Amino acid sequence: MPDLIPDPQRDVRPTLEAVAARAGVSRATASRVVNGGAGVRQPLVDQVRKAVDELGYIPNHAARTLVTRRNGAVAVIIDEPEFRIFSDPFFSRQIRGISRELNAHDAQLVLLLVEGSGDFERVTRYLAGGHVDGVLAFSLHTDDELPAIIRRFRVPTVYGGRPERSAAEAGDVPEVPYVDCDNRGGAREAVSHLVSLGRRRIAHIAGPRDQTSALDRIGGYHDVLPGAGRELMAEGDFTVEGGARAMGELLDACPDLDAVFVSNDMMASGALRVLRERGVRVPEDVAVVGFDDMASVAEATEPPLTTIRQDVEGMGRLMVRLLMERLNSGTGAWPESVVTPTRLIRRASA
Amino acid sequence: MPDLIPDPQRDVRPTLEAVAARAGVSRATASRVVNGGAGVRQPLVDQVRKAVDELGYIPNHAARTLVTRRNGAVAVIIDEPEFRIFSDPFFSRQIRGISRELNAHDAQLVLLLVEGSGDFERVTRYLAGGHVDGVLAFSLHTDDELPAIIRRFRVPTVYGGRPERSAAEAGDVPEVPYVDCDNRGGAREAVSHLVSLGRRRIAHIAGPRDQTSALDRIGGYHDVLPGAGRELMAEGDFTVEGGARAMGELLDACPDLDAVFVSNDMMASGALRVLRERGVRVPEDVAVVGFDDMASVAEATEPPLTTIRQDVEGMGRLMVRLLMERLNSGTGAWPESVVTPTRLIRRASA
DNA sequence: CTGAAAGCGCTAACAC
DNA sequence: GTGTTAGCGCTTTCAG
Repeated sequence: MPDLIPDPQRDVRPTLEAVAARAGVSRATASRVVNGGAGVRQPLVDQVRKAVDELGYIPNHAARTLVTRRNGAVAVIIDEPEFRIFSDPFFSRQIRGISRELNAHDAQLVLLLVEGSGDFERVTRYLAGGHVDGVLAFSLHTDDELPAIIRRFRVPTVYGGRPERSAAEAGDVPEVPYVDCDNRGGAREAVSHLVSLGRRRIAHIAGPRDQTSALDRIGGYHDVLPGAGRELMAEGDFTVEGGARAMGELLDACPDLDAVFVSNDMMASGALRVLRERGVRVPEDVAVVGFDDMASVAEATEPPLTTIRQDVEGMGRLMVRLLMERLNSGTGAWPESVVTPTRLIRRASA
Repeated sequence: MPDLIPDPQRDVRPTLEAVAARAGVSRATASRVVNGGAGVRQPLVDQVRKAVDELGYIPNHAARTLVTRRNGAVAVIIDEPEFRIFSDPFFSRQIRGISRELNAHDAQLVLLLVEGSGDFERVTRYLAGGHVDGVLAFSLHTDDELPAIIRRFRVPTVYGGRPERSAAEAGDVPEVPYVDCDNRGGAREAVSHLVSLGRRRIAHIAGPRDQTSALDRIGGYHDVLPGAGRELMAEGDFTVEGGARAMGELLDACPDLDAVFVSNDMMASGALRVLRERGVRVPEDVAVVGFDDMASVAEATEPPLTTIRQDVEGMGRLMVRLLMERLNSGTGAWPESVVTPTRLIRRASA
């Protein structure tokens, strides 16, 4: 006879009650042991542990959450137009770091991908439902509704990347901490390197102006080259194609440029293609420096790309640590934001 | 006075009880309405709906799970050595599709990244804990422990990519359904295209033999070219570098080759680089066809890559649909596996 | 069709 | 230290 009982395994799972009975203690004691065993005499601890093993007991998460109001889960929210998430290894790495650190804290990663405005309602409902203990949010654009939602529901949050500080946020609400790399410093490093190479006409291909990373990198460029003319600046959208287009514009506007600092590696890869197509030698005629050091991109370009490395995975881990700090500090005090250092990686392009 | 009350918002969330009271009905009726309202008279339905709105009621997931034993969550398990997940846009796209479809089903995506053997214990505990209703698993290698775990705990599962059917699985256990693209057919299409171009010495750069996709693509290559010699075959690891290395070997082993079918776009990109370095013209001297059609790679290569497109996002959605089918069929019957079609995308490389 | 009541499995006061 | 006892918020028989 085939089993008509649905999911037999599932119904057979032992409860704390069973563990307690087997160990000859009360449910309360069993619970204490399962949760660390503080304040329970050693012999009893051992008995309970044994019973747990023998029964293969696994705590029921839902029951625990119901009473503790802790979910043991963190939401990672990524709001990004398709074209970037589809093609940028950046997210994979960041998430890898987050996943690792979350595992270390025994917390689950709930992935929330936001695409259109319609999605915000769903996310709002989810956060409002208190299904997660905290939130890690990425790629905030100036016009995002997310920060407002997060503030409204007071969900403990850490941002990935410095968020645009909106007017609404300027009030009495405590600032949400973020983790970001030193975009401005990294950009300075890149441009200084180009200067030290003797380059005089150094252009910049910037990223979209609604992202603070792009803005900060522009800032670094201007820190080193305060007098750079407008004709030396073009804007891309962080994609390969965008970089190619921007490079074309730049070449048309000032044919005498001898270096380009590109705001990310993807765009740099597009820029290199255009330079090659136009017969411009890299680095002889034009030196190129990127940003990110995405190995899959920077090492694969022709020539390999000199770029600014940021520790994306480390930043992911850091985000989790900050969040956990906040969650575990009974006070609800916010930890400080963290800016991680960058580093110039020399390859052949500059 | 600063609020010492932790998370005030969270403690203020209205319960079903409150909704019922406000609507002047019992908790049971309120529950029925919240869950669809079947078998409740219209006026009462309206009253309850109104109360829900006014109070901003959101069901407590944990409480619901506790009694229904349904989590409304699905785990996505990815077991992959770092080097691939770090650099392959493939996963981002697959996950995007899954996320979309999961949203449509009001289910959450719990991401489980598995790295070493040590991680399996954690994953096992998680699955055994019944924290998710089902599992979507990827990148199964022949030696993975995951299939065994999944079988042991009878977690409803759908695989991404045809799994290697191990001996242990050959028993009475029902086969786990999978979603995969027509790797073999796609490979045939690629090679046939090369043949139709008049190429006579067509080589193949294969992927790692512990992945069925690589195996199936080799199969397709041999379907069209049953007599192809061993010297025409090299193996890479699906990375850019691996593709470059394999291309080098191939060129050394048979300098007269006039075409290469490469098992994925990343490797093809590496192969193209080596061809360029050695002064071999593409497609004049050697025509190249890839597999995957990852836009960020295939469109960025020099020359742009002719390749086989697979609908990665669609496959992700399909996986969710199959899983939901299984979850909602009271019978526990397994749906059939699905193989999706591929398509040749012509660019400049062949 | 609706309400009363019995838990789901666990933790946390509160007694002993 | 350890056990007893209330629930956490919800669904679901079972009466009416």
